[in-house]
Amino acid sequence: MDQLSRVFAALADPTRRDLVARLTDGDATVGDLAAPYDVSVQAVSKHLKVLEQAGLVSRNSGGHRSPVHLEAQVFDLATAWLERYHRQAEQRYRRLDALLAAMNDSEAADGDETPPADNPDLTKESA
Amino acid sequence: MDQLSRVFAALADPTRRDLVARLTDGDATVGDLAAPYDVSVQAVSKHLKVLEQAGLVSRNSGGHRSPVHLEAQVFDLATAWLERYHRQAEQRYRRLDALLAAMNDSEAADGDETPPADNPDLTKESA
DNA sequence: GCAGATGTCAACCATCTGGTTGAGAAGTCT
DNA sequence: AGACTTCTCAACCAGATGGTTGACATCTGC
Repeated sequence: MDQLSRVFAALADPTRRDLVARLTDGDATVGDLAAPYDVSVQAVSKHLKVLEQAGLVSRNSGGHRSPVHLEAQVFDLATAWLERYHRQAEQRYRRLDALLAAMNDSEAADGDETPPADNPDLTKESA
Repeated sequence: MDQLSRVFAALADPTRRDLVARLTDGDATVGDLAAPYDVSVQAVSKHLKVLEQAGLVSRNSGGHRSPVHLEAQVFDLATAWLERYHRQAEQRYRRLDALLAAMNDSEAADGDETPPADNPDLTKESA
């Protein structure tokens, strides 16, 4: 699996999102992290492994009682993807608005004479 | 499952991310969307259902051959979450840097006299 | 050095997921 | 109307996921 998929998958679980949220307050041990939830420590350990494989979290040595650390840069991977396509979608809306405005203008000017050229497929204009 | 989880889960699959990416070019029918992949149309239909339940996509009537439409606003849900904790993590780093700088300063000024107060736990300062 | 605390690994289980095929509902075209 | 196309639903299957318990390794503190 690619990292972007792992990041999104890791954040798709409420418990894991909560772990991440709490880690923005500072590093913490597995025990500290596990305390608030009513699942076993092993389950939390598994969640942390998922976060680790997504690169969202790291442990200094993997050793006993070593604090879990948030790697906040990895957020950028997900944010970048979202931003890119959000922007792309918005640009398309703007182009569509412009096209519609232009059609209205020419319609108002021409009265009813020329049917608007060749009726481009609005759902798929690729300009 | 809450919507945020559904959104992240929906975006955790490469095929579904590709569908979303292609939908930023404009609405499309299920058939058009399914064409490029070498899986069955049914599989793509399932993917679209996942995207729909996450609110990322909509169909005008659910009816036959009706185009699939991207709901780009829903991106904001995910972006907002990422932004929030990214910012929170960064603020913590800044506070930590400031604290370390202050400790360095006072150390340089005092020489070696006063041991820096009561050694606050750097991994969890809650100021 | 030993007892206890902390954390991971392994096996097991139920459920979810992403794919398949087959059937059928609902449009579209002539 | 009748044939064809498009799409979804249902059943099924293999593999992933999130949880459990039990065993074990490895630190910590007296």
